[in-house]
Amino acid sequence: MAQDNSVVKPTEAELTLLNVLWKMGPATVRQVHDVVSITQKTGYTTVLKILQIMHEKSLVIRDESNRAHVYATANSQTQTQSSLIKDLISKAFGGSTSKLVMRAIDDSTSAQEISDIRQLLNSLEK
Amino acid sequence: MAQDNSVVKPTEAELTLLNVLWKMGPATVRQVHDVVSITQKTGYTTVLKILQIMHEKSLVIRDESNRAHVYATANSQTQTQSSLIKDLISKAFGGSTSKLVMRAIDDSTSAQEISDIRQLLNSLEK
DNA sequence: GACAAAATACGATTACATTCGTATCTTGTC
DNA sequence: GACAAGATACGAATGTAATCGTATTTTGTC
Repeated sequence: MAQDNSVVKPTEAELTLLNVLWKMGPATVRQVHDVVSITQKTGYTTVLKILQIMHEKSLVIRDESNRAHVYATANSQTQTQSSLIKDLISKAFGGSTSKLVMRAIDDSTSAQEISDIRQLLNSLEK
Repeated sequence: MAQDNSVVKPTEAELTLLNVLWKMGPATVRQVHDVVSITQKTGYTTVLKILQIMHEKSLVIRDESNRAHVYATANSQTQTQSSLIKDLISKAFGGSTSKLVMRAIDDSTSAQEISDIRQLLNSLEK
């Protein structure tokens, strides 16, 4: 049966907000905006609108029991990351995971990162 | 000095055409369209227009010496793949290459792919 | 219960991606 | 040199993403 492939691919702005929600956990529009504002000049109503759209798309769920609605991610960060990477592998790497890994690692990749990747490979069953 | 970071990120439709050009080498609009038509119902003038836009963006170069212009990719597939993956690593993986590799490999990854990745790691200097 | 603060809802605008119809141009052939 | 085939150029329509101003709603406080 495999995993549910119906995970919608978030847009760039949506991904920015999802990252905040994954990090903070459930949060109000104001809380999300406060965090986003640190690095971007995005207006409050823009964040609100995007969260509303994400709600329509079921990218987030929201708790409306309080005046300030509380938003939470609908899918895990892991699911979403998998979905995004599978998309990229199919569209830019001809479906080859090894080619993607090959490109992902370069001179700027730290020794620590490479060590982590080696450990990951060692831990695989196959 | 590192590599030129000004490589423009192609859109989805653009990437489709780039894939054709990387595979075929320099080609006319008709040749590109013939290939694209096999898998998609895209019109000839649509392919033409996208190639023209890509030319404006310097994603492709073109030879206008013949009536049918000949288009070729401006950047290598390797450069573009690197650019796309760096973008994804920064936007969806908090800048961690190892996390991306972790997500890229899953149950559906073939033994051959994993073997290829192991070899790649072994060949690294660090 | 009126007011102010702070929230959501709504709608319009802007930007960009994608598509394709139609106009125009180029060139080989007769 | 006229014509037809086949090419490019152009512009409009459509769809989606992103942004934000303004209207409306909610609620605590006096």
